[in-house]
Amino acid sequence: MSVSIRDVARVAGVSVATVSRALGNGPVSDALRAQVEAAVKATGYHPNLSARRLRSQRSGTIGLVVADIRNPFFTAVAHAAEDAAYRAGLRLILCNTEEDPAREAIYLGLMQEERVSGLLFAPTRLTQKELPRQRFAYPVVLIDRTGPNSAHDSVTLDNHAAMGALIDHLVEQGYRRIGGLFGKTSNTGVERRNGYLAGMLAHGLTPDYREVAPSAVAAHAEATQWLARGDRPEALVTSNSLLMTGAMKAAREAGLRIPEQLALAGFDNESWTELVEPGITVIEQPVEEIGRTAMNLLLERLQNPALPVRKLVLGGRCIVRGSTQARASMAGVA
Amino acid sequence: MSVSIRDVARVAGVSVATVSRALGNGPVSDALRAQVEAAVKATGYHPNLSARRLRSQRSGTIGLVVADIRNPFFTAVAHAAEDAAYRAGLRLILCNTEEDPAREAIYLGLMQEERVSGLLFAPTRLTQKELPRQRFAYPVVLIDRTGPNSAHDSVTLDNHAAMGALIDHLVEQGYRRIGGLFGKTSNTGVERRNGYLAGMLAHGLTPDYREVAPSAVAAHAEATQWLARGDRPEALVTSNSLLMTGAMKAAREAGLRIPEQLALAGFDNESWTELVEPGITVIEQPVEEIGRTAMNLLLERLQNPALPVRKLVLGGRCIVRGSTQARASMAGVA
DNA sequence: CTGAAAGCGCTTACAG
DNA sequence: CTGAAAGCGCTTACAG
Repeated sequence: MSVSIRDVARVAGVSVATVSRALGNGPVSDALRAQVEAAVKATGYHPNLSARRLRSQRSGTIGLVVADIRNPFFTAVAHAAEDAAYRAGLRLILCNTEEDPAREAIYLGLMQEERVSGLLFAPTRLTQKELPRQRFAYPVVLIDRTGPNSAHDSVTLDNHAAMGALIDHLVEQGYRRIGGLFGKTSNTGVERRNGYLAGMLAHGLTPDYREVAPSAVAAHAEATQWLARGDRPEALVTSNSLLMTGAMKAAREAGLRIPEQLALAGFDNESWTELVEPGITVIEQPVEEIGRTAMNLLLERLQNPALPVRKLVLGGRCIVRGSTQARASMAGVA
Repeated sequence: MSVSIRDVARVAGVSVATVSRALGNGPVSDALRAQVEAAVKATGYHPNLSARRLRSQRSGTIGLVVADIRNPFFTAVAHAAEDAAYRAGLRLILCNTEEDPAREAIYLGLMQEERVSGLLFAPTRLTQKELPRQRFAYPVVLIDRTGPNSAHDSVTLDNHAAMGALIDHLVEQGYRRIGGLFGKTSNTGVERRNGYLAGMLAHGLTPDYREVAPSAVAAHAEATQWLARGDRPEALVTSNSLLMTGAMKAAREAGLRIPEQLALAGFDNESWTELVEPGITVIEQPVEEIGRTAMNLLLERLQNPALPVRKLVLGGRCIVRGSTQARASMAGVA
């Protein structure tokens, strides 16, 4: 069927062991190495990775299990992580859990079956709570989502502070009735909600929030209903860009002028948040750095398993745009 | 180290062969099957996929090699393909070529080393031209990008017709000076450009187009320069959503009112194209169907290698929004 | 530096 | 239905 290392050895007139060494930078004389390389070219040989992995007991593979690759945050993180893996000579296996704990369990098992060297994981809230009771055959670095009692390395945003900054900004702009729309399947959503609650409390304001599935569709449905009420908020913060898409669509359909009738602020500096009018005020996450750093933490852990648990918390950057500046511009005019 | 099938056999008091059969739906008595299942649970056994693949000579894996996972089109296609693979009990390996032929060659080799059962591939123009001269150890289904002399199954959009529809629409709205911004690394960009040229010719109009790398950054740079010229177009079509993002940003920065001073139309019905004001007129691609259908073509090909080459061409749907309706609304008012 | 041989963890004819 | 044995394609001590 497929050409194997034996075929190469025969063509090169050397032993299988020598071919293996020549391919793996082992100690081989220049003469034999040249013969092997010629034979590889002549036969079109490609090593069988399954055999190599089985024999060497090294998969050279990292798993990346995220909630939803269609969320641009995860797309960007995955891209950065793959780049880092590629540079380190490792392969990356990407899996989508769709925020479903059952699928998470399946994929975690699959990672074990693939004998991955390590795992980057953005768990749902349910699974994350179970993490301390789970045993993993490989080191795990949590991305975007962790918890206080987690014993795993992690790279997350300072969600509490970031949401606090958004609330402070809105209050400074004169908004008081600030509503929140949060994803309910991740601890990130919870942390951002807590930051919202703390911020509202600090300013002596009454919280008013909803928790939904982290999708544009769910946010759209919830916001449509909410914005139709007499007591609708004058400003709305969301915990990710998918929710913002849904909320903004609902606002448009309700005929609400932004920011005069409804201010909007959220997370992730997607291109479109700058293109809509007014632009959306967002917390920009260092997405590339999150992916790259997570991979680095994992590689270091693989090098040295005795390392203490490291939880890296990165700061977001608040980008103020027109969607939160109704009052300020009015104040400026007055 | 890790628990193997031998450990399970020992615990269950049966042979290794029986464990293997019990796990693989082979003929095993109910009694022994129960013993095996108990032993699997007791030991926490997970089969080693490398060993299984090596021995069975079946990888149970499909490769998906795309240009850029950050392009929402590919994100959506990948999502649909993974879903279809998952349903068929297959794994999906996802790779990003970054539109780089060198990386494509590397990943094609990697697919061979992984002994994938088949490949879904969106090649660059360069690589696509070489396809007829290449030998593959696995069946290949081209996604989004193919060519007239391709001997591979494919699922693509009717790019020529879709772009034609866009031009017809613009002309109907009264636009004459219609510029085009096309990605130059893919045959899809070429086909859309050809559709543009044919459309302009059919209406007796003079084409004016630029070809750029398929990224928002490249489009932004090109459009910024273009739109500053005295002979800038009154309407601009782009060949994908990344280019649209860059073009629209440039238009905004140039202070051009859309659609009065510049009409815009392009591809891919991303959420944000509806949220900007005015909304962007786009060709919606059946992204889910493209991914799902490509996987189905591949599965059928695996079942029956003798099947004739099948090139599936899907139609796009033109969604008209405000970005192309300056003249019409004026006409309507007049 | 080089080769013969063992063995990674499975599956699958082959007997019974 | 069940087990003993061969072997998938590699890598890696072990000798020399």
